[in-house]
Amino acid sequence: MPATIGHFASHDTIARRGERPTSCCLLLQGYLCWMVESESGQQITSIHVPGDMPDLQNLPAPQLQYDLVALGPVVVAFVPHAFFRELNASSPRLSRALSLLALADVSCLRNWIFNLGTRDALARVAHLLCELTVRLRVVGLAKDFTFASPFTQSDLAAACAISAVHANRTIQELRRRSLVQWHSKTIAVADWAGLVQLARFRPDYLGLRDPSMLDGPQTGQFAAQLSA
Amino acid sequence: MPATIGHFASHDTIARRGERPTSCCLLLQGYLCWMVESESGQQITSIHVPGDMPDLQNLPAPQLQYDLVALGPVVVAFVPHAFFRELNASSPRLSRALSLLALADVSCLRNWIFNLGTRDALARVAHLLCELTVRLRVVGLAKDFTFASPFTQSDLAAACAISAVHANRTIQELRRRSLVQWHSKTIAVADWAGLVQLARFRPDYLGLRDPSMLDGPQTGQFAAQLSA
DNA sequence: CGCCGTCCTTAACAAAGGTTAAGGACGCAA
DNA sequence: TTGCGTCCTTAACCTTTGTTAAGGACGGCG
Repeated sequence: MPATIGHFASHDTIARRGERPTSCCLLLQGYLCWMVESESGQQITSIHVPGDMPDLQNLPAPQLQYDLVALGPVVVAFVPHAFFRELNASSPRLSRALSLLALADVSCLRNWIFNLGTRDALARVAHLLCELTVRLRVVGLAKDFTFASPFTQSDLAAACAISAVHANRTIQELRRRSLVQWHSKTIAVADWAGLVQLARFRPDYLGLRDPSMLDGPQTGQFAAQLSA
Repeated sequence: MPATIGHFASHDTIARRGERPTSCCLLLQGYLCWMVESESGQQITSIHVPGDMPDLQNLPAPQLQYDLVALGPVVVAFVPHAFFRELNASSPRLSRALSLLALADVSCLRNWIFNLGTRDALARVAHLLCELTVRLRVVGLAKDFTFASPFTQSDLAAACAISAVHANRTIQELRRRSLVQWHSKTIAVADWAGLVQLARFRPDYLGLRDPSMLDGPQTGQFAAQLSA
């Protein structure tokens, strides 16, 4: 796969609204988000983890509609559009797989709308953490329910549509309830079952095939004991 | 195009979460929406107008993730999946056109998130009305900035993530400011420029090619006078 | 080593919107 | 015609969240 590697710092813009890029972006390390901005404010509409290709669907687009922004330091591989066009033409199987990826993204977006629309700030943040945890576990980056979090509290606020001050209050409350620890750019989910319950997290929408990522650490140990 | 016609009443569910439909749904008359529901509440994540195919992207999906619901009485045409599969295989041009449609839907979803996340209730409702107006004008269903609105105030609330009571307050305020009239299942935008300004409506995200739908009625009359 | 900028934290206050409740309009069906 | 159900409307009250402001921690850079 032909690719060019790129490094970016936190809050760098990898691709900007109005641009007409000639390659897609495969996220290797760190987090990316789609950011929508105007006078009314700024809003993160999705967060991407290593392994994702956030702008794959934009391949046929005349131009980008929104900004692709780094959350924390990031390493990406740029893959020329031509590569995917040929892939699409040559293999119906892969073409279908890419459609399924796109569909999963849409499902996430609708769920994100649901999250903003129906939950209060505490459950909203909890839900975002649940989603991040599961998606990171799928790619092996949160094996013990602990993962890197270069996000600022303002980033969290922009994702959950709350003010930065209230984001702080909310995190404090999650800490107070012993649900998560969040220190020195690391998040540790201390009580997975509790977090899931608070967020009413139902991971169907992620379209996972292997549901073992949803088990808590206790369950895992229990299973280990069973098989021993 | 092989199709079966179906009629539905308001709040009927055309396709349900978990189902595995074998045809796509072309909306002929009325409005459809994608509804996300759980114990935390219910949330409309997009609204579709005649000419749309809301579940086109779900073609490769193993099963539906959300509910497709009628807002007001509705007429749809069900087109077998096989038809689109052949279309995709036979014509790269049409295949690309369908990708672009899907991309426009994603853009709308991100904008919907932005709407919920950054605007207060009044601007949020105003923005939804702006989007509806433009999309209906594109298909010739709001020529004089007037269009059918079988929506209940609870529907509006579910779309804008506000309570039904506050939806009522908000509509009253739009009326008081002489921006819209909303009587007997008909909405008339009385002050298009004012509504656009209140909502900070920037229609780029809809990906329109013909921007004339964005002109207000006054501009239209002015242009008519010029050419006369 | 010290400065500066970014980020986190806290408090007091203000505003937006949710909840509950109750009455009224309207249309449909018996 | 009457009755019932859905929808709209309004009011009072309360909760959540936003805003502003100020201080403190921390890290990078000169």
